[in-house]
Amino acid sequence: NNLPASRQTLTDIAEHFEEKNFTKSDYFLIEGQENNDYLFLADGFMRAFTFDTDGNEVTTYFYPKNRVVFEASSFFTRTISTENIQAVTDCKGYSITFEKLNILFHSIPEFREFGRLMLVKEFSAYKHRTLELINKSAEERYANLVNSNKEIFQYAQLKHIASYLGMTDTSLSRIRKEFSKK
Amino acid sequence: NNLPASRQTLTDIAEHFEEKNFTKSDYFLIEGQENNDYLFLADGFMRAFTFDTDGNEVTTYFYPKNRVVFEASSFFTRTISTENIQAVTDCKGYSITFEKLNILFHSIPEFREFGRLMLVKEFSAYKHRTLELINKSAEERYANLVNSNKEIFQYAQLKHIASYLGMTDTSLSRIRKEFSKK
DNA sequence: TTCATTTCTTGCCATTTGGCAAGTGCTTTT
DNA sequence: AAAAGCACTTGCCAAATGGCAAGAAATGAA
Repeated sequence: NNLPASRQTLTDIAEHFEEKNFTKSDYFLIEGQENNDYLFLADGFMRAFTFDTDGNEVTTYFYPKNRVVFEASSFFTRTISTENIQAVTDCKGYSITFEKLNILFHSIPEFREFGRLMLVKEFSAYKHRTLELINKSAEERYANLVNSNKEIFQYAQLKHIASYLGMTDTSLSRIRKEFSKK
Repeated sequence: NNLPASRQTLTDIAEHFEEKNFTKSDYFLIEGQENNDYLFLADGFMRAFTFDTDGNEVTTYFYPKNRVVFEASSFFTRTISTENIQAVTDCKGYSITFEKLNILFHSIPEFREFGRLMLVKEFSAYKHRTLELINKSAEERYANLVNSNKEIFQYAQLKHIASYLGMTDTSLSRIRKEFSKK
């Protein structure tokens, strides 16, 4: 608990969230729709994906538990989403609507800061991933993900991990074979 | 002028900015330092770059005029930057410090919204670029950049554009040759 | 359990992209 | 103007990754 807020403030915030449950393969967000909910994922695992111009599915993000799940662009600019977010396992979370969240943002500066930090942190992680795509080999990207994010391999399908890593499932399979030898 | 703010508010905001000038190849931000200024680039062209773990320079962003220049992660979380931001041409801009900007954010909700939108928009652009790296060929990425961002080719060096596009300068050169034939 | 479906692996070969080094041309310095 | 430096191009070949299709393994349904 290193939030810069009092227990009372946290309670005030928590009151506005409502419990939401998802069963495996339910959608939290479907492309073409507006992302109206901001979800704290208490338990389970989700992934975001989109389709490229050739119709191929690309996984863009994985959400482990205790993280916030939403598509920043659609949520904050009130536009339709180009991404889908789907439950990979059964999930439990607590969600709040855009309107309510905005009221909280306006009235509780610490929470506003918290929201901004979430966004910046996610952005930063994205930058890091982009950099890896540019100058790390497929094998290095795999190694880094294994070392930094083991839980992904626990829940996600390999083909989804492959597109997240920017390689084909065939290549991922071969790379894993190499690694298992060592 | 589609800002959701009155002329008076805009004047209030503008008062807190101070003019800054950069001559070609000056640095706005150097890695290892904290990004303390938020800069509105009125004229000129800048680029952001970083070094990968093998010591290769990678251009991560281009800033045309009339855009905001800063490294979100370092600026908002008050940590040292891993990126450099350098003037590609002579530049003129208006900057404000983190402290002052925060005061404005706290006191002017519309400006706060504006700041959030800038961040979200940049994030969104980054996502798009990452997606291209994953499933577009080097040639398609080049074509898209030429069509959407001609001004980059007007100011930036080809080797910087190459690393931004996630390819070597050799490949970019070959791709450009192909294109010139058509 | 058995059958059907989906996921993952593997072999073979094609394509894309990179590495290096030499060469060309432009720009800056002296 | 000559020399030096930098940016860019190009030829040759190597390495990385992909495409496809068949098979193996795992999962889910009946």
